[in-house]
Amino acid sequence: MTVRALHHYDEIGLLSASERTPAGHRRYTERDLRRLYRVRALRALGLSLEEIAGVLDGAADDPESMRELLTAQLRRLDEHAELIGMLRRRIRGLLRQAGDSSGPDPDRLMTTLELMSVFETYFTEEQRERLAERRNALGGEGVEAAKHEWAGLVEEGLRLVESGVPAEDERARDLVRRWDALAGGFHPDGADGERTRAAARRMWQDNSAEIGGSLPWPVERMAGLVAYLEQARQAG
Amino acid sequence: MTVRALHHYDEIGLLSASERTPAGHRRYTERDLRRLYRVRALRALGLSLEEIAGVLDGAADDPESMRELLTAQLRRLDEHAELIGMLRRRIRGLLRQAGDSSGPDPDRLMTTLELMSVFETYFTEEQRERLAERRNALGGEGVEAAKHEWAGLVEEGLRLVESGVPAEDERARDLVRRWDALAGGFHPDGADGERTRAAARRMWQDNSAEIGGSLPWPVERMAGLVAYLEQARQAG
DNA sequence: GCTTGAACCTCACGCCGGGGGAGGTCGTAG
DNA sequence: CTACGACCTCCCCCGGCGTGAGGTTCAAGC
Repeated sequence: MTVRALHHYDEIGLLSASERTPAGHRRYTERDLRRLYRVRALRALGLSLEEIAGVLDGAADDPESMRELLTAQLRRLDEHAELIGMLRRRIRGLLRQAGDSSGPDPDRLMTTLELMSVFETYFTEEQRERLAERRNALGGEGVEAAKHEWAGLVEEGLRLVESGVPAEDERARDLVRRWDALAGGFHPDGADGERTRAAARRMWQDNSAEIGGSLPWPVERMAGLVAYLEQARQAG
Repeated sequence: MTVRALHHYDEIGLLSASERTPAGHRRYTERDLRRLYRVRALRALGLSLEEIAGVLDGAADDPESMRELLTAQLRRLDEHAELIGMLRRRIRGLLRQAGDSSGPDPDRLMTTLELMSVFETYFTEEQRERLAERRNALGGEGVEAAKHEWAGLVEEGLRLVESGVPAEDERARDLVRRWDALAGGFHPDGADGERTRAAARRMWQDNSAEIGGSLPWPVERMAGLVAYLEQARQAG
């Protein structure tokens, strides 16, 4: 213990020496010392000084409130552990990606970070949970396959746009149907799914440059494609 | 994000709007926004604003420092998780004890807390580790058996003291030998063990009232017994 | 008795990551 | 023209102490 901590406990009224020497030095009695031991032990378990004061003052002979406090603390620790586990998984994922690439894009880690933030800005927590569920259901290879398929759709769409096929054409509308079906693998069905898809579109529109930068196609071509798909969707 | 947080980032120089309207309102450009996304993502991973500033300013195109920072953070999270695990085990142990007792001593939880603190005051960390090892080696029943045996020794000692047998008597010295042999099951051998035993004695002498309060025998009788044992130890 | 160094006292500011409010200005919709 | 919201600056607040500044007091050694 440092002296300063004892002074602090004194200031907030948690533990004050019940005697003073004539010169004003704090004299801690044996009772004070026992209280100090309790304070220290409870602090070491992660409780706040306020909670400690509460349980030591309010219910000296009530072990029930003590049990409640400890179970509450256990719950908090569980939540904390879960949060830490999540952060560890995320960081490990980022490090794996950083280790993998080593390719032509040294800025990819940063871009991923930006996307993480954007993602959390545009989707609510429950939407993110559903997306994660879907992703888990598809499995690692499923997600990879979907990415591959999507790349094919993008290529196809870019060819349609650049060869001047109008958005009302059946080929464009068919592409939109396949596009949305593919997206359906990630977005849930029904009204919730519609909201998720709307969020995805908002995210794309507000951040197309951002997202486009992380894609293997030039941003402006992608932007054109998205506008084209939107037209085709209206038409069909 | 709250406005106040943006102001804070501005104050500490982490992120400031690169433009202002004539009226003085902050205008965040797209570059600012990208920086903000990075800041938010890194903060969400648990990094401090200072670390974030360091990695964003110092090494914009150096993914190596980024990897280092993330691995360091991973280590910190691991340590944190370990600490949390320890606290959870301790609290669960306390709750188990509190659930068990329900007996005549409602203050036992508090006493245990005091002893935790005393224990950590009087033993160094390595000593505590060795004690825990020994305890594990003995196993749950071993510890219970030792407690039982110790209770027998205490009873025996109290009888010796109160029937006036001198400390130099062979029966007292024999008791001391068995006492120390029993303690040897918890304390390591050799010089380290001697230090641990010395720490245990110091702890006892400074806190006999404290420890005695948690024992099923009156404190003053125990204190007398300990003095008696010390005499016998000197004698034999 | 005197000195000296350690330990104590009070008072007050600092840290981190912002929260919240007071008191005032700006922007825009009806 | 008038609301009403959004923004501005300035300043104090939280927890759990750390770290001084500047001044007593205590215990040991001469």
